[in-house]
Amino acid sequence: MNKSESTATLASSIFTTLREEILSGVLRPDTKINLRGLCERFDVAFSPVREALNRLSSQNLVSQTDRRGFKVAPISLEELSDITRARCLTNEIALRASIAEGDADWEEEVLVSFHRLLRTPRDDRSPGASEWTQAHRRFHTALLAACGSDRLVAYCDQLFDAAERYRLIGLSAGGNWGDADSEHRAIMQATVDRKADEAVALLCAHFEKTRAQLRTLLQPSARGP
Amino acid sequence: MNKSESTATLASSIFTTLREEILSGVLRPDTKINLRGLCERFDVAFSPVREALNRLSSQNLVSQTDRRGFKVAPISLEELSDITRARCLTNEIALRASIAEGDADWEEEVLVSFHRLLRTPRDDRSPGASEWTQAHRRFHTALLAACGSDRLVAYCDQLFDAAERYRLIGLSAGGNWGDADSEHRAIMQATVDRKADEAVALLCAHFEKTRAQLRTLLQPSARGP
DNA sequence: TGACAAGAAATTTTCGATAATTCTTGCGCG
DNA sequence: CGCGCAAGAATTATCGAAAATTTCTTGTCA
Repeated sequence: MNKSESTATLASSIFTTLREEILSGVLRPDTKINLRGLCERFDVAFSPVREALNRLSSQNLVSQTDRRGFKVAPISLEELSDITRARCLTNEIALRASIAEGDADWEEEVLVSFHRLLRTPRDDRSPGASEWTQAHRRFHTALLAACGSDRLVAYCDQLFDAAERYRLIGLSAGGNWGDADSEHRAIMQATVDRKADEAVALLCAHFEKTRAQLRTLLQPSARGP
Repeated sequence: MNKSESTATLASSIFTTLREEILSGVLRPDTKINLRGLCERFDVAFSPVREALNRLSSQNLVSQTDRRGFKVAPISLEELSDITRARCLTNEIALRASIAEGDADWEEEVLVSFHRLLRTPRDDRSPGASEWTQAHRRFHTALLAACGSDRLVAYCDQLFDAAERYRLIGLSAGGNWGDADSEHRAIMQATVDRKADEAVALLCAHFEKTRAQLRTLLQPSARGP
């Protein structure tokens, strides 16, 4: 909420706002986006809105078709399965590489980010940008940080976002998310113990959980009015 | 060259043009991009150019800083190493998954795309969009197509582009690229024979080659005037 | 009834100009 | 001689309207 206001450009702050609203489901999936509507809402001209939407489409949060405008990216069980699969595959290999090559600094950051995550209260009122989500992201990033490719870590981060969107949608539909803490602890422990197979199995199970939770909710192919 | 002109939007066709120029090195890395210059060159206003640049920045081909404009993404040995590493890791896991789960259709496409690649002449005059690059991309995509996540395949495709940029730059600097054909054949053969370890090793070696070629060229940290 | 075309309305894309910000240059001062 | 600073130049971000295109509506004809 800091740089959205001060030196940032209008397009940037609109981007941030819209991003949170899409992630948290305030903007319903598969909904057409009305340029004029957004312009009036933010009280700006087309340019900055357009720019923000362009950036969002690069993160697959909105889809764009030439001369036919933008729409909020749809959700589906198929896509969630695809995302989950991609997460399992990429996180597996990145985690293995990290465990194999990570040094003391890496291990320390894993520990630190885990404890931060424990201490962060789970405030899901402003979902998209909650403290907890931030801490959650940091933990998952820390696990992979020593894999040897910043690009790969960045990609896993993108997948985290994609999954987070589903998680938040499930949450607002009344899903319960048990105690992620103990799962995170187990993952953390196996990782610093350098038990690669175990850590990978736990991590993938952690990802699968989101998918399982949303399975029933998304079954009828998710049609909103 | 087809849809760049007809139904596409101005922004889209400028995007395509600029993309090719960046990939092929016509637009020098780490160069500041002058909005007005581009506007005059394409004879359009700011909006479409800005939009094109926004889309390019989502592919990491240009970098953007608020109120400070755009510049062509720099190149460096470090980044190439990062990309190569990411490619090896992601392609390894995706190829293993494909080999484990691919069906007859997948196998067929691997074969077909390989033969197309053989038959395509290596015309590097219009580098960014050459037939050969297209065929090359298709082959590498086919290898991974059965991994179970379209998203992951799409990401590998992005990495392909990132690496292609370096390849083309190396090419224009007088690099020679031996016979990739025989490498591709070996990869193809090992893949359809379902020899995962061998296929992965060959594929990673294939990626490493680009990096090795450019090592010397990029050593002095690539400063252009 | 249903397909289809013409025109109207709404929307997206692009334009040209303005406001806001950053970069540059040159001057004075320590 | 170098450093900070202010005025001017250059550049980016945003605006509001015009042009181009798609979508919706309605009326006609088989």
